[in-house]
Amino acid sequence: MSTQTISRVLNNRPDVAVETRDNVRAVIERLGYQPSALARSLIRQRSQTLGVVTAGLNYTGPSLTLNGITIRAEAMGYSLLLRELPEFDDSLDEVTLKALLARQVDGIIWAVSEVGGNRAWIKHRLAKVPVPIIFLTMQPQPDLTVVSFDNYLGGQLAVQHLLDQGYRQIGHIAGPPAWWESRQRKAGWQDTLARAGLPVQPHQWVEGDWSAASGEWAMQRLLEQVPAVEAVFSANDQMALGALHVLWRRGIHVPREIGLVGFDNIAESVYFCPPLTTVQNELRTLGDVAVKQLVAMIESGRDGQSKHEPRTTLLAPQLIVRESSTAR
Amino acid sequence: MSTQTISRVLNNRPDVAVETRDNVRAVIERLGYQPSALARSLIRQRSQTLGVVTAGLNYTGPSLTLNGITIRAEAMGYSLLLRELPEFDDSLDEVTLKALLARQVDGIIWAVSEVGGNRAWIKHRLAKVPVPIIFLTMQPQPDLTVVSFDNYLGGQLAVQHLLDQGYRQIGHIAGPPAWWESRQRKAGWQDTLARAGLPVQPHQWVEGDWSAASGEWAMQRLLEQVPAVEAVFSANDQMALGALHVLWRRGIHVPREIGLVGFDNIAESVYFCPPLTTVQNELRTLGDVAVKQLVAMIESGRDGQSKHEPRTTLLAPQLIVRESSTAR
DNA sequence: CTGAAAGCGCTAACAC
DNA sequence: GTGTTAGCGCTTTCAG
Repeated sequence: MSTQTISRVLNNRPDVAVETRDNVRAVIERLGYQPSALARSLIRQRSQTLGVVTAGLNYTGPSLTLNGITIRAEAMGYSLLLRELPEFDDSLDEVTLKALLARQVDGIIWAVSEVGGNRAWIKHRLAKVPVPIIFLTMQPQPDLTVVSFDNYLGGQLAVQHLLDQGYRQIGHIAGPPAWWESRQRKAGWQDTLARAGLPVQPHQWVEGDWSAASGEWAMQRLLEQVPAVEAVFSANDQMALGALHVLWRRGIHVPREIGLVGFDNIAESVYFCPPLTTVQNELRTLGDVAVKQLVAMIESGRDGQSKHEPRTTLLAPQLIVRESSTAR
Repeated sequence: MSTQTISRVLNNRPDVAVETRDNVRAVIERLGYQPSALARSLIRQRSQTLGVVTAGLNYTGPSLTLNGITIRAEAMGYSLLLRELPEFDDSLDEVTLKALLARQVDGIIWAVSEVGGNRAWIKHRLAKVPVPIIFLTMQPQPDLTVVSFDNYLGGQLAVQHLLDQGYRQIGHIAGPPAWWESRQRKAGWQDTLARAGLPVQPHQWVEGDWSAASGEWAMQRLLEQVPAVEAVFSANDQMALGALHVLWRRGIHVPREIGLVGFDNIAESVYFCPPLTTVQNELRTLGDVAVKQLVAMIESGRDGQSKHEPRTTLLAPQLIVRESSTAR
């Protein structure tokens, strides 16, 4: 009874006598024997493991995406090696990449939002990465595989909806301009207004930092800068919550006096006072799609030498209409 | 120039000639050589990897805990192998455990809340697990290493605060009774009232499922069952939000007519209308402590044979007082 | 159908 | 200081 036979049984090879097989299985069961995935990875030169790089797990967005990733990865038989960057900058990219590659991951999901210059490393480094990488939430680039939401469309949906409801003076609470997502949402707002023949003045928008506190502050400024403001499109739900709070304190009725639309559709937004109209990005789907595509890249790289052409996937957001913008 | 010398350089052994060392380093740099952590793990019989088992990453609690875990693990030089259970039951425990052990993790953090009988496997299985395990968020047991919050104390803090504010008829919106945390919080509520000489009737509490929707429904029932209710302690902030929503719809003033205290201190709760008094569990600290303790167990197991006695850590929650329960 | 030999990439133990 | 030998636990290849 050589180790060979046992290996064959473990891998369900057909060329083992039924009797031998049952025998081996019985012993394995009795001893509680566990084959070492490590040794297997070493010789097979593949680990059945995906590297996941994320940041800001304390926020709902990244953790929902991760949620989608774990579910799909498990279903496809891949383990996950997780790294969380402490910041959204690029100071740890090289270390992180090395750590993952050293553990022989079969592919990498870079699930960190594009912020500032944190994608700069790609140009110099990517060619030397020996496994497929998929990038989430960034400006599509011809030579990269990217999965992102169409945040520009999201901004359009939000503003068009407000216009349809009869609001005209529509302000914007933006996210930090270093974030690609912020810029897209803001552009959607701006262009939709322009297309409706409503010129956009610089004082019509205020910059926040995604937090509810910043939304509060931004709403106050907006009220000062544009006393005639009729509606506000906030780049996320947290800031919308802060805005709602200001309006509530001041006794300004939403949606009658001011309409409000958020972005993200966080679980709580249904129960805001009043319930918040918002734009939904299906973040779990994002994670799901990312894993599926990455695995496809990995497997195609194995079979043929077909390098799997880089491909951009743009997921469409969805408008969720609630009380904060209707019944005008 | 043998592989040995290179190994020595990589591991910063002192017994290498300076010249050789620089030489090797230069070549490594030039070739972009990456040592294989896999092969290293195989021979060293340790992987510098922790297994993390979680569930419900789409909720804020588990992802905050994970956030604490990743930060600390990175700081201590450990990688993370992540598994998320699709449910809180125990149907996948065995598979999950095997998957982690096959990859030779040095220790495991079981970060799934105790729900129903999902800890039953421990009795039969734990003895056969060859690495240290630390359990989060469960009823402490003498022979296990557990890190939990004192949810009973949390319930007490909440209710005592309401009593101090002059509220007497205090209802409770509970979490699902299968959850250990729910039962603890409810017991804290019940005992504190009893100790104050206020008998607790069965109709004074309603069961929710942690969601804001269930909180809404529970609040409605509570208003019917106890028309004279003066305050409510909700087992989490989401349900408190749902409750707040009902009160807002009905024009019942919080805190004047009804006081409200939640649990968890989710980021949004500061901006509820009105801001919510709540009990805070420092979940990131939970993850932090878990990693520190687990690594201590791992290292102590390596040095001496001292099996590192099982130890229970109970973290204290903190009351955060806001408008929803004051100014009566 | 089963076994023997070789080797994945690394390091511990022992020469020299 | 440096090289040699052996082996971590598995799978691939090739004999039998």
